[in-house]
Amino acid sequence: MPELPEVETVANGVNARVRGERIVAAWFGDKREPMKTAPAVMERVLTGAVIGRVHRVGKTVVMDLAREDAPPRQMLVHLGMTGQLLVSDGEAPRAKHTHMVLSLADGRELRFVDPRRFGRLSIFGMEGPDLGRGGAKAKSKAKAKTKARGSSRKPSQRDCAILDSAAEFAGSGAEPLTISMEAFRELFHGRKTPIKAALLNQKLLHGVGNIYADEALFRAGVRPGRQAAKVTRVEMERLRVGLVEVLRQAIALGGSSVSDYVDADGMRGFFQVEHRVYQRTGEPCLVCGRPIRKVVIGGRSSHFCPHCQK
DNA sequence: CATGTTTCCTGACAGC
DNA sequence: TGCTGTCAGGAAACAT
Repeated sequence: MPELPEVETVANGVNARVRGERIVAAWFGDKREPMKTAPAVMERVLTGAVIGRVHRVGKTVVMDLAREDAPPRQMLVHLGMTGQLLVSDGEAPRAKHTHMVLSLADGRELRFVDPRRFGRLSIFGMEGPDLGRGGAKAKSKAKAKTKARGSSRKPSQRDCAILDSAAEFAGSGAEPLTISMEAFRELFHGRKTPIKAALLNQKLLHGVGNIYADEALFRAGVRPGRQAAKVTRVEMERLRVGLVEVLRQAIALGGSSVSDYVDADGMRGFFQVEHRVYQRTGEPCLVCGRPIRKVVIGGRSSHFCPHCQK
């Protein structure tokens, strides 16, 4: 399942292969595509655009798009659970569950494949002359919904044809690879929720999912069920260091392939063989030899060593 | 606001 | 063999 290291690997792979290429056609699969932005808008924005930098923000792949006749925009790809973003030969057969195919000028294709359809595709950027009233229409719809609820909340991303605010896209979460120790501790200050649930909360921290939360907690010697507020300062330091370490090692090994994760070339990662607790229930702890246990926290299976983690 | 629960979706796998 | 049930989980939506 794609978390920060996997998304980083995919984004880097796509960047290296298709940056500078022009999109000559955009195809979308059945009408239940996993999209936030209307398919017609996606198609109009993508067709004719030149792909710029492709990078990662949190668990989202961000692709810069440039066009002569429109303001710069970005396509956002969230891989969800089983999403794959593949650079393929145009002649290669299409995998089942292919939801988007972008044909490139050189004959290759950028494909989005997602069996479970938890992934999301959307366009981020200002409205331009090329889009007419498409965005405005969706916005008034969102406004009506807001009115009906009698609140002044911002329309959700699902309501919008085009996301038009940087805050809406980036969210409030911090990047775990660059956050300071002080800011890291402050994220969890006073929170009664289990530390594992807090680590998974994207509004606090970007890009940490079930695998790396469990692995970081093991390296820090902290049980996943501990109340976040009760994790000591020293443990917090070990947690941040352990998290950065595990994320960096995973990026170096191309991510973890525990189900069907593959990179832009369809290659599996190798970090799964380095997992110390994740999906090792009943197997001996690599440090003390006692069996790894599994509990459910925040609706997610959480793996830990009852002896090494307090 | 903080936190907990449900929902979406398909493939893999266990058990009969 | 082929069916049924269970599980996996990111994050939006909903409930408390």
